[in-house]
Amino acid sequence: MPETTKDRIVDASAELFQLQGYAGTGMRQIVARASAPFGSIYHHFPGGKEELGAETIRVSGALYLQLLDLFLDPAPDVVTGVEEFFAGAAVTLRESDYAEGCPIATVALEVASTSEPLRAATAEVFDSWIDAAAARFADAGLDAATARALAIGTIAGLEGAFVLCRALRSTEPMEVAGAVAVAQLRAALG
Amino acid sequence: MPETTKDRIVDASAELFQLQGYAGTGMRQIVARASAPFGSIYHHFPGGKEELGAETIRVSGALYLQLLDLFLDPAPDVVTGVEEFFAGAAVTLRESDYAEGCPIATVALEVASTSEPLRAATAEVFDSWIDAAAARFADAGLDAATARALAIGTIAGLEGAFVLCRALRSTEPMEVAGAVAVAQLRAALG
DNA sequence: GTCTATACTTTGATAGAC
DNA sequence: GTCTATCAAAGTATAGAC
Repeated sequence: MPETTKDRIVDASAELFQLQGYAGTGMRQIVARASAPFGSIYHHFPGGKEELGAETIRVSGALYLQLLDLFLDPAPDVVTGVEEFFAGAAVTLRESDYAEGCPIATVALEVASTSEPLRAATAEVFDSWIDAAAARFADAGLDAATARALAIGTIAGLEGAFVLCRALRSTEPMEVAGAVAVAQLRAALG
Repeated sequence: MPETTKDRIVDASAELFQLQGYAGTGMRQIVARASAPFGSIYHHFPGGKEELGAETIRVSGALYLQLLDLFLDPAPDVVTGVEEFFAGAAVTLRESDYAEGCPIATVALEVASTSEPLRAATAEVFDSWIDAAAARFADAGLDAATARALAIGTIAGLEGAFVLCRALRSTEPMEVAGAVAVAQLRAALG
């Protein structure tokens, strides 16, 4: 299945939103990076920038969710899997010169009080991440409430570490947040 | 000392940046909220939006740093102080209808890869918070390295919780992050 | 249906009247 | 020195040629 023009537009949006945020990215810039004519963006997204933004948030969120399986499936246990997820985030930050962090967080903060449809899209994504992580922790033997709290704490630590790492241009916060998440998980597993 | 026009401009910028981000806030909107004529913004900030942004980041960061003293000075011990800081953040989120989170994080993510002067300003702010929190933890008896790691972990948890709370319109992540920070601190204090 | 050209608004920034 | 009027560029969105 070849990549369609619509796919290229969403991919370009995802990359630019991550680097510059939603408000800081223009429609012209998006089609230029997607090698698409300007009009096609409104052909595929009649709702304009907001519709494209919502679609981009959902696609980026689903892609990032797949990373969870990518790290946790081959891991010998859930603790090791979480440990390697944070280590992988640190590698990505360093290799991208601190450009690639969370694909959702920047837009989430920008739109939380400015666009209800976009805020709802970011909420759906975060909910899906929380549910997926909580399911993994429940599979490891934790009760539902503990699993959910651990999932939220782990994702909060990850998100906050992305903020600090990109601002400080250092992976130290990601290493600390990973250690905290692992310690909390170990303690809960007894 | 009466509030000057320059102060009002910085205050208005801080409020708008928190709600809409840096790119999403216009110079016209800032002077309108500050009840100042348009020209005065370039009189006080010849460097334009970037200079105003840097000043706003520094002032907002210093103000938020004062909150640390406000919560930790009257607390009977550092654990209780941290606990109440997170509880206060949850109250602020709820009372502001999830509009008031971290005054720096939105801009920090936006500018991390787009403006080196602004990124450096956000880094200075986060460094000052880390140093202040680490000093508090060291005063409580921890060695420097442990105190620093706890400070970074606590601030990362706080920042990530702000992201999740504003997106989900729930204070649950802040409550979880507060419990994690308190647990880590208690464990380190022995 | 794809794409170009353009409409209209708003942006950051400046010049110059007072 | 304070403020108004305006600039050139970039913003989103649309109309219509092909």
